Amino acid sequence: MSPRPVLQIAVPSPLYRTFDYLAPADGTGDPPAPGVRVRVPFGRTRAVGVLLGCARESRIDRGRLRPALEILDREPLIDRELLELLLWAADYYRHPPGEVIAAALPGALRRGGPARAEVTRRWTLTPEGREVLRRGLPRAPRRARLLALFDAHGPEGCTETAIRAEGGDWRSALRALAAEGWVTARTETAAPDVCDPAPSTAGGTGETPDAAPHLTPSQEGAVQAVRAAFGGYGAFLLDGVTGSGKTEVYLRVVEATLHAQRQALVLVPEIGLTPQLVARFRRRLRVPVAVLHSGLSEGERLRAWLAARSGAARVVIGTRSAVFTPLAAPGVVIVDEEHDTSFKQQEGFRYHARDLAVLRARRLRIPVLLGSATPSLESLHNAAQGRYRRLVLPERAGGAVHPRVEVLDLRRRPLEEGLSEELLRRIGEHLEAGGQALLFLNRRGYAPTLLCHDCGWIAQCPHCDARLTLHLGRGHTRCHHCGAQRPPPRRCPDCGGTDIRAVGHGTERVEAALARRFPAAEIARIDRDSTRRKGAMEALLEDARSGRSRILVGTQMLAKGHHFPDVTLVGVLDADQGLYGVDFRAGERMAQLIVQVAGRAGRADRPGEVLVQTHHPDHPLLTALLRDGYAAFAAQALAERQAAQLPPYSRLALLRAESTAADAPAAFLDAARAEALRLAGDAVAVLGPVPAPMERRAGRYRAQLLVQGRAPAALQRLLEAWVPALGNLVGARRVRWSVDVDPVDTF
DNA sequence: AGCACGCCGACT
DNA sequence: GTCGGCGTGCTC
Repeated sequence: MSPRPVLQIAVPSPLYRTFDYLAPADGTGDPPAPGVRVRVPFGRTRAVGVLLGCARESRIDRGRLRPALEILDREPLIDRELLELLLWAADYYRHPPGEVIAAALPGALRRGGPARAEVTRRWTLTPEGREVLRRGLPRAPRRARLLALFDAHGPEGCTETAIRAEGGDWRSALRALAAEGWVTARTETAAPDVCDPAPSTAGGTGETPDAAPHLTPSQEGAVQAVRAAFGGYGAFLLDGVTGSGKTEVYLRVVEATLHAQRQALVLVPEIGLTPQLVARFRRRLRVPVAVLHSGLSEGERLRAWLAARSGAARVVIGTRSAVFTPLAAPGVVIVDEEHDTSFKQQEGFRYHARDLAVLRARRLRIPVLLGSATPSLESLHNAAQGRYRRLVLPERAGGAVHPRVEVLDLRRRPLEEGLSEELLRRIGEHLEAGGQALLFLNRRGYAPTLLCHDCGWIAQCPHCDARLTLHLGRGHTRCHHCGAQRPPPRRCPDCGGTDIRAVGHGTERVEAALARRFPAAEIARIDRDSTRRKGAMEALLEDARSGRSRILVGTQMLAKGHHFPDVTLVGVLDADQGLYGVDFRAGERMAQLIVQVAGRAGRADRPGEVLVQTHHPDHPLLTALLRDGYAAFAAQALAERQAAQLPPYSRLALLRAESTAADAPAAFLDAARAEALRLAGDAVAVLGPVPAPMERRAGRYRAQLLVQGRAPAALQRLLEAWVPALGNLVGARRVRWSVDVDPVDTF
C-alpha cells in the first residue's frame, strides 16, 4: 500500500507559505484535484483552505503532519489557470497565498458552504389545489391566503420571498397545504434577478431589444482589430474621447464573443457600475449577464459567481475583484476606464485589477481591451513600446462637436467666492440660452479653513495634521481624514477673539454664492455630503438630467460617467490643485479629471464650452493639456517621468508603517532600509524613510520607505527575500506595516 | 489574523 | 485570593 499522499494547502492566514497535510483518513483512493476546498485543523482552530497540489513527501516530518478533516468539493472550484494567476499575484504583490486565494472566493464558499446556488423554490397549485380553490377557499385564513397568492402567481410560481411578505407563520400553513397535495414546489438553481436571460420568448413581457447603431469607420476598425485577434492573446488600448462610442465598441466585441460561444468579462470602476450600464448590456445582448460588485448580498454574490463558473452567465460585469471570477469559456476581457485608480486595491492584498486582467488574458490566450478617454501613462507607454495596440476613436459619435476649452487667468482678478466675474457672466449667458452649467470643484464642505482674524489661530484636527473643514449646513467642523466632528468655535481658543473667518471655498460655499447670484436657477450640489442619504444621489442626478436643476456643482462624483445632455458650459473652478501635489501622479490625475469633466459638455447637437480657472496659466503641463489636448499632455508628462526615472520607467514598492508612538515608524523603517541594502546592494534604490505627507492621521504617526527597482526583476528579487524578513526586524511589533507593490498613491 | 500561554494590578 | 491587561509565540 502506498503511503497516504501529502496535500499542499493554501490556508487563509497572514503567513507567507502553504501548509502540508495528510489526506483525510476516509480518503477514497483517488487523490483530489488542485482547486478543491479542504477543511483542515489549523493550530488550535479549523480553517477552510484550497488544495494546490499533492505530493508523496513533505519537507515536514511525516509524524508532524496532521490529517485533513474533509475534502469539500468533488470538482475544483478554482481551475488551474485561475489558481496559477492567483499564486502569481500572491507572489508579485507579496501577499500570503492563503489570503489571496480566499479573497477570490465568495464569502459563503470561503467559510466552507456548499458550492451550489441557493435554490429558489417556486410554489404552484396542483390540479387538486385549483379544484379546492374553485369550490371556495378553505376556512383556515392563512391557508386560504396562500392558495389565493399561488393562484395569482399562476404557472410561473410564487417564491418564498413573496410568501414571506404575507407575514405570519406561513411555514406550517404551507406544510399543511403540501400534505393535502394542493400545492407543489419546483426548484430553480439561479435567481433570475442576478443572472437574468431577459425574457425573449414570443409573447413575453420583455422590451424590444436595442437596435445596434451604425458604427463610425474608426469604431468599425477597432471592432475588427479585436475580432481578428480572437483565438489568441492580443492587448488593445481603445483611446476615445467621451462620447466617441467606446461602449458601442465593447458591445460589438462582446457580441462577437458570444457568437463564438465564449464568455466576456467586463471590468468597470466602482463608480462606473450603474444599473443603466447593466441594463444597456442586457437590452442589447439578450443573454444572461452576471453582475459582481461590493453591494451584493452574500447569496447574490454566490449565485453570480457560480453562474460565471458554470458558463450559465455569458457576460460577467464587475468591479475590481471580478478579475478573479472563474469562467467556463472565457473569450475576451474588457477593462473600461482603465486609468481609474479604483482598479488598485488600497489595502490588504494590493493588486491592480487592470494589470491582472492583461495577465489573465495572456495566459488564457484571449484578447484584452482597455478603454479610456484619458489612458494612464502606463498604458500609453505600453502602447508606445508595442506591447498594446492602440485603437483611436477620434470623432464623437453622432456628429457631436468637441467643446471649446478656454483658460481663465485668475491672477489679479477679483473673485466672488472663488468664481471669476468672467465665469459668472458666462454662466448667466448659458442659463439664458437654455443651457445647463456644470461647475467642478474637488473640495467639499463650506470652507477648508477656519481662521481667527485677531491672532491667526487655525482650527486643527486633534488627531491629524490637518485643518478642520467647516460644514455650514450641518453646523459643524469636520476632519476629512479621520471623520472627527466638533461644533464650530464661537471664540478663538487662543486669544478669545470672536472674529473667526471661513477661508477658502468648498462646494457648499460655491453653491451658496451661485444661489445669491442666480436666485431663479435651481442648483444641484452633488458631493459625498449631499448624496450620503440612500437614494439622494439618484434624485439629484435625475433633477440634473431632467433639466429641473440648471446649475450643477460638484466634486469628482460629477466628473465620472454621468451624462447630462443639456450641459453646455463646464467650469473647472480650481485647476491648480493637482499641479503641485505631493504625489508624482497628481498632475496625471488632475489632467484626467479635467478632461473627464470637460467631456460632460456639448453632447448631442449643442456645442459646449469649457472654462478652466487657474493661477498658473503658463504651467507647461496645463498649457499642453488645454491647448493641445490629453495626448500632448501625456507625451510631456511621460518625458518628465523618464527624466526622473519614475514609473513607467522604473518600478516602485512602498513600505508604509504607522504607530501611535511617534518614533516607532521611523525606527522600524530604518531597520527595513538596512535590511534592503544588505539584501540588494545597489540593485535597487532605497529612498527614505520619510514621514508621510500628512504625518499624523487619526492619531497615528505614519512614515514610509520607497524602494525603486531599476529593472522589475531586481525589485521582485529583493521583495522576495525582504518582505518575509520584515516581520522579524526590531521594532516590527511596535508598528502596523504593509508593502504596496506598484503603488498608485505614494503617500 | 486568531488563539493560548504567561506574568503583574483592582475587585468579589 | 481571582479576573483580566496585552507581550510573545505558534500555526503543516
